[in-house]
Amino acid sequence: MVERGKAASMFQGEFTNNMDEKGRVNIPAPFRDALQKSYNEGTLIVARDAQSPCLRAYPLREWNRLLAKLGAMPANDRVVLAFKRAVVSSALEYQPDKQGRILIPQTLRNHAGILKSTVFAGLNDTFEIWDALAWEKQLASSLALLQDQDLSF
Amino acid sequence: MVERGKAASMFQGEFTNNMDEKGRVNIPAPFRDALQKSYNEGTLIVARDAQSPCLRAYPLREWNRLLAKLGAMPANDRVVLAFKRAVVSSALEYQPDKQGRILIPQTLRNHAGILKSTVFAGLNDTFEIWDALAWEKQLASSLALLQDQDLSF
DNA sequence: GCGGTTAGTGGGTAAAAGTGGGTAATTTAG
DNA sequence: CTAAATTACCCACTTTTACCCACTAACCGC
Repeated sequence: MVERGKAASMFQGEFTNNMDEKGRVNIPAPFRDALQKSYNEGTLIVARDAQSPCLRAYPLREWNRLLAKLGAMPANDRVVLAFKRAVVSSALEYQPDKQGRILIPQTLRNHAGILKSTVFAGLNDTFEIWDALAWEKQLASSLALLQDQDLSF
Repeated sequence: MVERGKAASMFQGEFTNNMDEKGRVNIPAPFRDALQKSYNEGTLIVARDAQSPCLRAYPLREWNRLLAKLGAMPANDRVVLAFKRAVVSSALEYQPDKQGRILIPQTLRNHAGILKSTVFAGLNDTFEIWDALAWEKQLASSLALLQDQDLSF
């Protein structure tokens, strides 16, 4: 079993790719496969994450579920409005090119502080896109948080 | 390599294998057998352990149970998110083949501090993967902890 | 111990993933 | 409406990984 490990049915695994000078990054092949296999789509929504300095990528189906939930909430609630402004307004729809890359605009890059080395982290039904350095830091603090936890799973 | 036992029904025993320069390590044969016999699968998920500097390997069935539990919890809970970022994002799926090896990427190697000599420790329904030196230390402290304990089993 | 058999290790080579860059098409600005 | 800028698309190159083979070491029955 000399394989690197394909990401399973959904988004799993951590991959680092470089953004080139044009602002393009390669979506890791396992994630592209997962999109096809589990969702039968090629479409990807990328938007600001609401609570962390990273981007979040959704298969169309997951994105629509999120929108549906939002729609069911009072439209002028302060939090809902803030979420729409921060997240929904930033959402872009991608169809990765033949090389599997997407072009991330400057505004989104800024939010995640992405310079060049970019981490893709699978969280099962979505995946996150981080600047490599920022990812390392948050990973360390995630592990620290878990350390004191009485995990029931 | 340490002693080779008979294939136990589940994951049991401690085995030491060497990682080669390409980053490949052999999964001990008894564990591969156990996967087949007890789970009727060939699929193995390897991920960071949440609380110790080691990796944890799950049969697909066990991994899915974990994901199911996770899915039932509030997705934005801090601990749940941290767990997803630390563990789920690191999960890789491996399909056994003739040689029985897996390629462990650098990020996972780092988390477990694996250099070359690698210990596989069976914990019944999962098994752990340690750097040999780290394993010895944790073993000593596990035994020390048990020393003062009033064991009810 | 002795040979047969299975587990573990090392390495070469197709193939696939990732990267860089040029040109055509599209959009934006003047 | 035209020119500049941006984006999409395509091709070629580099690096990494998967797969295969062969070799060595350990185990098992005799």
